[in-house]
Amino acid sequence: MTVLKDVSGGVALWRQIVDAIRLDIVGGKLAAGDRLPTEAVLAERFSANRHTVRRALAVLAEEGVVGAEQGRGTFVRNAKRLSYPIGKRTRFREGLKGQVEDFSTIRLGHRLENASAAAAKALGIRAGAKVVRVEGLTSADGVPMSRSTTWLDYRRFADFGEQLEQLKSFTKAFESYGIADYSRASTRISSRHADIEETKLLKLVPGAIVLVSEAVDVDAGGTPISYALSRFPAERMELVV
Amino acid sequence: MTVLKDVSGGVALWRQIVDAIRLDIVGGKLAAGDRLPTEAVLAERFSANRHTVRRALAVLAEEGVVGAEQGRGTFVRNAKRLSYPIGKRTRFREGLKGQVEDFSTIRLGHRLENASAAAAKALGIRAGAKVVRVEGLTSADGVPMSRSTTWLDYRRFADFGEQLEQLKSFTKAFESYGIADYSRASTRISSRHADIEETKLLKLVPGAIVLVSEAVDVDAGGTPISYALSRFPAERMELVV
DNA sequence: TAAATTTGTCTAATGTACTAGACAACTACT
DNA sequence: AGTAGTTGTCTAGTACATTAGACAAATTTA
Repeated sequence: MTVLKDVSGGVALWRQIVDAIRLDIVGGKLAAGDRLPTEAVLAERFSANRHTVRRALAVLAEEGVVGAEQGRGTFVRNAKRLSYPIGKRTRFREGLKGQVEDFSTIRLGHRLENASAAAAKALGIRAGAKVVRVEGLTSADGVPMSRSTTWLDYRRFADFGEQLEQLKSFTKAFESYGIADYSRASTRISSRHADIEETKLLKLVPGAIVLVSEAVDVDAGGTPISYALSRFPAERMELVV
Repeated sequence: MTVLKDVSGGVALWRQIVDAIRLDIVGGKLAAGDRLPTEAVLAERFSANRHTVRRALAVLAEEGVVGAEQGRGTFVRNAKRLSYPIGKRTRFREGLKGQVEDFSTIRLGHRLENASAAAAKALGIRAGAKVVRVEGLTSADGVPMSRSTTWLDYRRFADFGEQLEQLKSFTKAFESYGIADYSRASTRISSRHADIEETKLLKLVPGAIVLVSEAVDVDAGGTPISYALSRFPAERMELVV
């Protein structure tokens, strides 16, 4: 007679073990170079079979977080999580300066569309009004760190997409519209599982968690200029207020 | 429109559909009273079988988020997500004022322990030094909203646990130590799957996501007084900066 | 009333998740 | 060299996840 485990909540045990071990690593309980507990001990700790633990370790090995060595044990390879500071003057690049060497943003295109209720409210325009929508993907040291979608009022920023592709920077694109400075009016932070597109672009294992930030930036006069929805891999980033 | 369908990432398809639909509801795409798309349409959208969609809807019905009516359709019952503002003067109760009717905090006890590296760093003491650890669970209108653990320097707040049980409020307990005012020095926000204890206390389905906030509060002189680790159910709360 | 639409229930088949036990391959220590 | 400890691989069985099709039951529309 098999003893039934706690009802599955739709998240496989091996995936929960992946999350738990990674949390110990990025949280500092285990440092780079440390040896993890043996598979047998981990199986005991998580009330799981050794094979299930092995599956979790295989995923972490795939990600480069740990590495197994036959006869010796399994060791922590790579540790830390980036910190992204959020405040009045929030700039993605500057915020991560000092934490990463290389930085690159891929523009995934832009198009016109009608404002959703949320976008309209954030930008202070009526729902359905024309807005410019810009898609982007930012990587640090070759690792994808942020998938972002930004909406801007078409009446003021008709060619923003083109400007951005040329100038390669939001700050500079805003300057081309005469906005010398801008600041963060509000940031809403929530969290959910990554969808399939995010999983692919952010190079996540399916089922990974993303931190979602909804940010409204305003110009010097306090007028909303952009509404941005950014998704960060929770395993690679934390937000600091 | 969210598209899912990832193979075998350890998160069951029905659970991803639960998350996606709930996101549409708490995100405002669907308001209370609205009829959801039919099961057939949802199955099409998520590239899933109707049975799989039905399982997801059953979970949401269990949570009270939606309700199905035979022959008519499935309707949104309960909508919103609470917003918890984070700033210089962050107070849990005040932050949620106006959003909830009733408010209750259960103290889950307190004890002495030796400071972890993270706690020590936050409080500006040496690792291993004695700290007071306080556990709590806060509910709004009967729904658990926050599971928190707070650490304080033992040398300054030896009897904090007792004070808190008597005074029922962090603000008042701090006052009893002569701290008339305090403010938020920093908040780190991350996200992960809920562990077993959190799942139970916060009344979550296993596999749910929690937003994790690590906060350091300081007194008027800028000296750290508390380090708090709070876990919020991502499906019920968002953080606003 | 009849037809169309929508949710509710049943049976069945296939692949994934998890458990269980056994043994091989490799490393470190005595 | 021998032994204990650890990871790697194999087989096999049970429960869960997902798909598929069919029909019943309730509601709305024509």
